[in-house]
Amino acid sequence: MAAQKSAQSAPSVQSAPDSTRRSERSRRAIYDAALALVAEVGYPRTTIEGIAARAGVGKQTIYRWWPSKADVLMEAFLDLAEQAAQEAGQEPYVIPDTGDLEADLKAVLRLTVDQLKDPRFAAPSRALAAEGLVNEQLGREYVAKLLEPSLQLYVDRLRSAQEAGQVRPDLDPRIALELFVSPLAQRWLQHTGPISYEYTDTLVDYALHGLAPR
Amino acid sequence: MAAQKSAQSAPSVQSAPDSTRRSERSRRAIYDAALALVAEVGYPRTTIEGIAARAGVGKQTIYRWWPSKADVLMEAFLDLAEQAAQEAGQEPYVIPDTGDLEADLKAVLRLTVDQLKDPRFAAPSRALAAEGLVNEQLGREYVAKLLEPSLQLYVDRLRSAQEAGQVRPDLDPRIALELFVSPLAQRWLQHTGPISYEYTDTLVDYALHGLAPR
Amino acid sequence: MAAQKSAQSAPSVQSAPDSTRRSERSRRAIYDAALALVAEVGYPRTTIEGIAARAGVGKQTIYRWWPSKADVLMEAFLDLAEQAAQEAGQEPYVIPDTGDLEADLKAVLRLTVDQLKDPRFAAPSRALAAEGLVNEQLGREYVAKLLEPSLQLYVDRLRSAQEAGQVRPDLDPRIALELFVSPLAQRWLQHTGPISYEYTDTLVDYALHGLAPR
Amino acid sequence: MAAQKSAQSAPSVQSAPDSTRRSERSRRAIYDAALALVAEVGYPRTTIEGIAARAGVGKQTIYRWWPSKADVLMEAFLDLAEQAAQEAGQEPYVIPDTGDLEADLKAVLRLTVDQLKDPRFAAPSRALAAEGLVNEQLGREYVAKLLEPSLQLYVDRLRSAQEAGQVRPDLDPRIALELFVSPLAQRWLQHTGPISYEYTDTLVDYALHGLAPR
DNA sequence: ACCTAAGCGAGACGGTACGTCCGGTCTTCGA
DNA sequence: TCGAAGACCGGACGTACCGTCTCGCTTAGGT
Repeated sequence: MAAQKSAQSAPSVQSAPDSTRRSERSRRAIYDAALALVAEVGYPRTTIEGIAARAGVGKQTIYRWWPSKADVLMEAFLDLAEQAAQEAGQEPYVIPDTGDLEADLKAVLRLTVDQLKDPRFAAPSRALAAEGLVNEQLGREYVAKLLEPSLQLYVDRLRSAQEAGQVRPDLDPRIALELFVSPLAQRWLQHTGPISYEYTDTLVDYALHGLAPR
Repeated sequence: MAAQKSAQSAPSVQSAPDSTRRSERSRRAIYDAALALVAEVGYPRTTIEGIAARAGVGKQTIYRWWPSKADVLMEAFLDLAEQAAQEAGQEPYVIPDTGDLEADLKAVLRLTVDQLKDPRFAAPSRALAAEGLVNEQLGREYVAKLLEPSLQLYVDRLRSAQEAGQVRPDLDPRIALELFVSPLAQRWLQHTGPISYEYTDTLVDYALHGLAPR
Repeated sequence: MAAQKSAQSAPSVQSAPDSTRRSERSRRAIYDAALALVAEVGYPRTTIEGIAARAGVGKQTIYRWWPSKADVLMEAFLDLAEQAAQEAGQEPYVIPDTGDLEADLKAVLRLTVDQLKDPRFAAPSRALAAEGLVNEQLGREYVAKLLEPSLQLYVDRLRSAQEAGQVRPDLDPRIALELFVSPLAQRWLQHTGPISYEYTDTLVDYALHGLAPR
Repeated sequence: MAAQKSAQSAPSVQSAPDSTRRSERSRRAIYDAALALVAEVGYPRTTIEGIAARAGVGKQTIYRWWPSKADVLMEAFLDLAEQAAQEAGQEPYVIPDTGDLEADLKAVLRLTVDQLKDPRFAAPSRALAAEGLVNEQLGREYVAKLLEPSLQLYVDRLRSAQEAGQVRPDLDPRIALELFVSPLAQRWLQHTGPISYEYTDTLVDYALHGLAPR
């Protein structure tokens, strides 16, 4: 008779925040501040306090929704990627399938080169990768949310080529794609060498036709 | 034979400490403490204060000789590698040249797999790589001191194979080696896939003979 | 007789809440929670959030009706005192007037001693006194609502004694009462000494007959 | 043989700071800042961060040496009192003994009135008293270090008067002094009435000769 | 008997201060 | 004169509350 709570479906482990009441305004401001700071002062000198101050937000608002600086940046970056995709209108991030595997791979890798050189993406992406090396949990998230979806596109394209008889029938596409993707990734991440269209073209050439003489 | 620092006549800039009076005891203790801590609690939670305390050393003794946590770990790791090499006696970590390029590459990559799985090396090495992504200066040092020497061995072996007509005459060895080295590196660093002898064997196979059908 | 607020025609400043629709239930719960918390964890660790949570009440419900933690406690305490008075039925807390001033004062001070030792009253009362020292506005309210009414009773009794020729004709009763009331108050508030019937009896003795030999 | 710590005389519960290496400079700056802030913004709005900032000191330097804000202020105030005593050259804080008890008490109480009205002393002293009401441990310290020494002077003076036959032979001086000291204290602390020479003179008069007619 | 406007529980929000940890510098003392 | 010890200033950490602000949801009165 008195106020009776029908707590039926309310497991609510421990004061989980109510995401329906979350401030969209604050979230956007935090994303923007996080990305801006990482770009300006680098990841290690980006602090939660700094993000909060720049976003005009209380620190608790960050701690309420994210467990760590790395997770903030991860979501911010995912959001950025999503936005960029939407801005680009149609979906540009698919590997073309003109029937000519070599040309298609070279084309998409040239696009990737452009993207890796875009400073908007470079700083946060490298920061996340770095943190992911050392923070296993974040690393797996990075791989699952950012890396694997892209790699899957290569798998698909290679399978299509396989059906068309353009690559070995026994090929493992998940390994095969690493022959041209991993070198580019390593050069970019570890500064082990310059990145250019010529370089990626060469990678595709070597990978498809092999290092041995024909 | 190895880089030998003639520290005698290197006063360096500003109030250089007199390295002739440096305590060998302290240096060893600091190396050991740094490696142990990185292995135990991970790189981010390894602190200079912690290293100093564990090594039974004043903080200043660390700051006097190294500019940063990363540099301590870098030297500690280089020292570890050197020690390991000496312990192993000969086996000077070169790539065998039996005349069969494919067999030689598979063999050396299998050794690399073993090394990457050695927990003594894994933690500090990954930590240094991570820090190197974000700290450009350290990154270059990491590449120059740890990565490039190894890669150069592949360059040499590939050139030898080139002279023997086992690889394309126009091949750029510095790029070619990345086809099998970078995939392994990426899987290890970013946990993007499992590492095994079978995997590296496959990499060498694909790289040498190409993805396209013969 | 007591201060009766004719709240009807008092729109007061800025968005005054409509006190006719106030929840009696919440008020009681807040009083209880406030007194309980002060008794359990002490005044400084009693928080508005804590009171609200314990009372099962929104924070805003507290802020709507009280300007500060101290005011909540003040009202809660006044309510407690009022309730206690009503429970006690009559015994309207006046000083007896048997004609024997010394006996009457000793009797009423013994009652006061009992009251000061009642733990229900001690914690909140001391807390309010403390806050009053530092918060001038609250201090005046504390004095006006809690202290002065009691002191006035002594003034009245002393005047009656004056008319009966039992105290000096030129006596200022407002000062005179302090000779036995203030020492007791100070011992209680500042723990400067033990409190007992013997002590208050002595105070009355000294105050009435003086320290000097007769 | 190896580094063997002769921990003989090193009980050292838990990383107790080494007070011989304490910075006198910092201590002074902290005292000054604490007193200034209490005077300017009041005790509740005086924060440890504020003190540290104003003193140009790291927060840790405060936490290293004092357990709480109240303790900082306590020491600062004791230091101030000590300094004031030294500045005054000879020791002024003794109750004169001219043989005329009444005159001596009136004189020293007038001095006390002056002191209570000195704003340098008033703010911190009242703040400490308030905190002491609620924080039992601090309260005892306040009483022991600030109050009791002064009260002891009255005890001594009263005993001297007792030997001279100017007060009752059976008098308990510790209680007797409260007849004129406590009223003054209460008026000052709780704003229960004005403070003046006339008032303290009256108190002494009443206390010595009693409220009853002679 | 409905309608509407308030009080209500809840709790997210921008803030401030907390007390702790560590970075990098500086000072003291013993070997 | 180096090294251990550790105090120092500074600044970020993650937490606790402040007082304000929205959200539905009761819950009166007024019509």
